[in-house]
Amino acid sequence: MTESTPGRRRGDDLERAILEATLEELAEVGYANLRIESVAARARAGKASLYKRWPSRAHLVRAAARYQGAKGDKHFEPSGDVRADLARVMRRIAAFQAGPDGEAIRGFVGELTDTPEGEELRDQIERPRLRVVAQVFEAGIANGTVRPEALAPRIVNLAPSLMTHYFLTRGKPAPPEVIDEILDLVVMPLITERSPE
Amino acid sequence: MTESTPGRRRGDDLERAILEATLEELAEVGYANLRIESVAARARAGKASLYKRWPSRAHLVRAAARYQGAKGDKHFEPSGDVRADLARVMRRIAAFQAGPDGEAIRGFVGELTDTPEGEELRDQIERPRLRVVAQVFEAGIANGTVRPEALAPRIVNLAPSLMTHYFLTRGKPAPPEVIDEILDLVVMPLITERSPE
DNA sequence: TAGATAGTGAACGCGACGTTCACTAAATGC
DNA sequence: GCATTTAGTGAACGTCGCGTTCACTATCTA
Repeated sequence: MTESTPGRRRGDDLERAILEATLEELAEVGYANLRIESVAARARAGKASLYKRWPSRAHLVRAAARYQGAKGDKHFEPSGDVRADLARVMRRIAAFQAGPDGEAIRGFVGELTDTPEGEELRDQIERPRLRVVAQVFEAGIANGTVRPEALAPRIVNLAPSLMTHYFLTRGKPAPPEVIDEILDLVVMPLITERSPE
Repeated sequence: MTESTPGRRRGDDLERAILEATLEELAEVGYANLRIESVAARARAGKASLYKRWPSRAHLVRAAARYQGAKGDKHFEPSGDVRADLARVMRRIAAFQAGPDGEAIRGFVGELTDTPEGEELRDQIERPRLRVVAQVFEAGIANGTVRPEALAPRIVNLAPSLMTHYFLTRGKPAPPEVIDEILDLVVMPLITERSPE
């Protein structure tokens, strides 16, 4: 739902309307079935206005994802209970994947070769996640429940990577049982201080 | 390179030629840019012959991947050195991803929603990998270097999943350094018998 | 050797792409 | 407040690949 009969919009106003329309369309029909003309129609804009701004569907969708990302930059407060915190983070990732951004990401994989463009996009999505997971780990290190070595990027990345892998290969985000299993069988054993047996 | 002027092929002969052409085309232009007409041209076949056999590009490509898979069903003999064996398996996965099958897989992700079709395809790719990794683990369990709990599917799946994740998100298979890091920081610590410190 | 079967290649309508253009609404300057 | 510039609209256009159809022909079978 955008505004109602605002005459003729221009500039940022119009741009926002188009990006919103893109997100809605993405959520409804998915990346593969996204038609530029549908986005234009939904935004009540001319196709030319879209092409003036973005050269291709991929660019448009990436802009929309970025736009969306800028909105939901919520803070995360680690509780110190590492397992519970990670579960929260992972559920948040699942929710993100269930929305239009998830569709966008899946779409990109198809066209993503080894370009700087792709790297930029990946960083943009990964970096905030890594920061959050690292925070959680740090809280755990502080209270002695997590090994300091867990801060290695590959390990910090592990839970998010597995979430993404599930999402990309199954077409839907990991359900709670899977999240639990990932935590109990993989992540927690790796990061917790080895209890002297 | 297919055969030379075999008059007019039919049946399995023709089918093989088309699948070969699909694989070549896939390797050259990738899934996203695969044109049915190019495949037909390369196979010196009519489009109708393709559509008679496979209803869509996705089906054609899946058939080609299966065809290819049927060729390279090599046996794997675990040496007992778990780390070395896993490294070999992972390098093999990387090589697989670098070829036309990799392109095919990436392509499917875009259209893969939560359907039985998708599940079938995933199984087809995952199952052999899991068998191999499980064999490696079993050899390790037998000689006491691997914990029996490592046979949990989620853990057996771990290395292949991370390979796939890298491939899908970077557009190219994981290089050797990444494989080493995955092994040393993630997989090996998780599966090896905890040494009493 | 005749009939049945299977492949060819050209043509078709379709839908979406990405572009262009005459027209018009909003912003700007005087 | 009127004239000019800037930006968006919407319809039309050529192009491309899709998936289908059809008249023709090569191969197989009996």
